[in-house]
Amino acid sequence: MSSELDQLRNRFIESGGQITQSIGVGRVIGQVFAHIYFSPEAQTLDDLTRELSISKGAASMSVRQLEQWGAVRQVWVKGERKDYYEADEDFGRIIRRALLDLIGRRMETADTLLKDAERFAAASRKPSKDPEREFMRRRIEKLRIFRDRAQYIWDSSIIRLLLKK
Amino acid sequence: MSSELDQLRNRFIESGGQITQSIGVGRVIGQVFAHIYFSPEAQTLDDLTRELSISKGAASMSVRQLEQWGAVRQVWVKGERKDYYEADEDFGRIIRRALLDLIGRRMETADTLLKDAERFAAASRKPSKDPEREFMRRRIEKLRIFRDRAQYIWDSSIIRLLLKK
DNA sequence: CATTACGTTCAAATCATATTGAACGTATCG
DNA sequence: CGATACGTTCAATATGATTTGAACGTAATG
Repeated sequence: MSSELDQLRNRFIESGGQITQSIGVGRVIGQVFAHIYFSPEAQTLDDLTRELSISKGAASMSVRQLEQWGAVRQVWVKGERKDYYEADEDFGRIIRRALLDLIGRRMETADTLLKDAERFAAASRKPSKDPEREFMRRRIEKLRIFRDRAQYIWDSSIIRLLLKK
Repeated sequence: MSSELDQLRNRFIESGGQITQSIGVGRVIGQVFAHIYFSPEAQTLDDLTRELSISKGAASMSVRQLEQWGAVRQVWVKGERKDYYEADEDFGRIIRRALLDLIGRRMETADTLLKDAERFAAASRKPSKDPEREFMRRRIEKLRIFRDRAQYIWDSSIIRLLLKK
């Protein structure tokens, strides 16, 4: 067996685990994707538990999450009962979906808060007499400006560039 | 006391904590920044431990991290022994520095691995006879393409747009 | 229809990480 | 010069997230 090749694959698996770990979606997800991505044959949950030494539950859950992001897809293997998975190659689409999922919700929450804050700021109309209120109003304003720019960048570049092709 | 105002501030603090928590740099950092950002007066470590109910250690460490990112700066208050901190308003610069710090290192690591992989792939020159090697070579190639695009986006838009003014 | 082979779920155990706080070094004060 | 007021560090602990695995439902098999 080309042990050199296996070694490389293992480094990718380890690395994938570190990456997903560090962005807060758990190590196993990255390992599972790397394993499937670098496997010429579609993989079963059993393969995953064996090759990565993870539990059945972990395999099932991580594969489902990856499926949600379109990172892996289920494929038919005739005459087989098990589910087989293979990796999507289009990283752009994968990352985009994952980011949308991970960041989207957060942005929404932040927006709600900011809306409330602005309602509050508006109530204490333009140059308020209370200096603390006035200070707060200014800070909220700055926040809004930043938020809008972030939104603009998000909309214009990341998605479009990562998506195309 | 304008309890309505305090309430709003607290929501921002909570929200800030959630955000930094979710990007994996700890809840306290976000709370501390939000607190300082929404305080008209410069704040001491003592203020932080009191207002946020965190330990002296946590206050010290989070402030130092925030300083590193340029999110807060120390200011002189004459006749005072304590260190006073106030927030920078330029979110663009803050985020940029934080991202550079957080993502930069990771990209480096990934690069090392990819370089190794390509060295390996190059060894098994162009269309290899071993189908497994050939498969591996193709996958590494795809990875490289994605990585370069990510680099391009990173260099061209995010930093520039978030940074300016 | 009983048995086996799966995939899924979720409470419990495990593990990683953030947080605490006592101990320490240094600067200021009286 | 003590004594006090700080900020910092880091081992111990608490917290919270991940992972396990037994129990379960369902579909295929003989």
